[in-house]
Amino acid sequence: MARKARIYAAVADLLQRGQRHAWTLDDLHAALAQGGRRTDFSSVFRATERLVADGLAAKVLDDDGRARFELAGAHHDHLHCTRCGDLVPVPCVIDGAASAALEAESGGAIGEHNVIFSGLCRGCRELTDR
Amino acid sequence: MARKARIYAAVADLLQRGQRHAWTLDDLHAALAQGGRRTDFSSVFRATERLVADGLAAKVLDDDGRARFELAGAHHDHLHCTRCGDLVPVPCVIDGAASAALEAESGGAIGEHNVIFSGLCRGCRELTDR
DNA sequence: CTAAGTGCAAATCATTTGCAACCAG
DNA sequence: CTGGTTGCAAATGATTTGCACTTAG
Repeated sequence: MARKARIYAAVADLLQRGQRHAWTLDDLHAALAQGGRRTDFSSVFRATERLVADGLAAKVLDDDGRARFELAGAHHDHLHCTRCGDLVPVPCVIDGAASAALEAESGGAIGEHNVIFSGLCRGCRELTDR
Repeated sequence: MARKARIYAAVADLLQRGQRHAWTLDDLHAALAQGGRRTDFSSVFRATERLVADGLAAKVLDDDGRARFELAGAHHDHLHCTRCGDLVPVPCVIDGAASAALEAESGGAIGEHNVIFSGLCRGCRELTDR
């Protein structure tokens, strides 16, 4: 991993800092601009593309039509907050037994899964609850 | 539900016949063309839009970037076959207890969920298994 | 120098929307 | 007639790609 790729490194750094869990290309682009690094969507796009290929990041397809990128790591699922739009991580609720049961029932072969709950994140829930 | 909307009725009919479980706009458009009904994407789009609004159809966001439409009915999740691309229904594995546990752990409020497994559907698995 | 990395502009893809022509009631 | 439907074309929104220009090594 040569240190040449400025954008690549900058994006990796953003993901690592974890100021936010899942980033859209927009989020990343904006954060880079914030940090004084003027750049282009295509560059950010290619950086995330390589990060994913290198196994450092994961791409999550949210149901609002925009992809999010997060640091690769332990598997977990997500909660899409319908109020603030954030995609927050939640522990995975699908265990091997469930997959096995589904394989048996469906006759298919099941690998990955992508689970997106929709609701309110902790912060927004507290705002609403009151 | 007036009988005026030709496309609307034609699309509803396709969904009802269940020749396929989940249809992309492309699928529907192509099937209509097959059936001799020349039409436009926008019309198919508006038909599905209304079917969903009328509660007759459900829109499912697959992770290949295209939305699928299916007959509204009992809740279930899906398996995206990575070989044939089909989105087949599988029973839901997330029960109330799981949701409740997640709410407790995350501090959020959880409503719906969208689960897409990826793997092979029965047919493709059999082709591969051998 | 030399290829990898960038920025800008243009191309895709999958919808969505504006509008004028159409058609069932 | 008349308003709900359609088809066609153009607009969107989010990527993706083509290319010439930079720049680190």
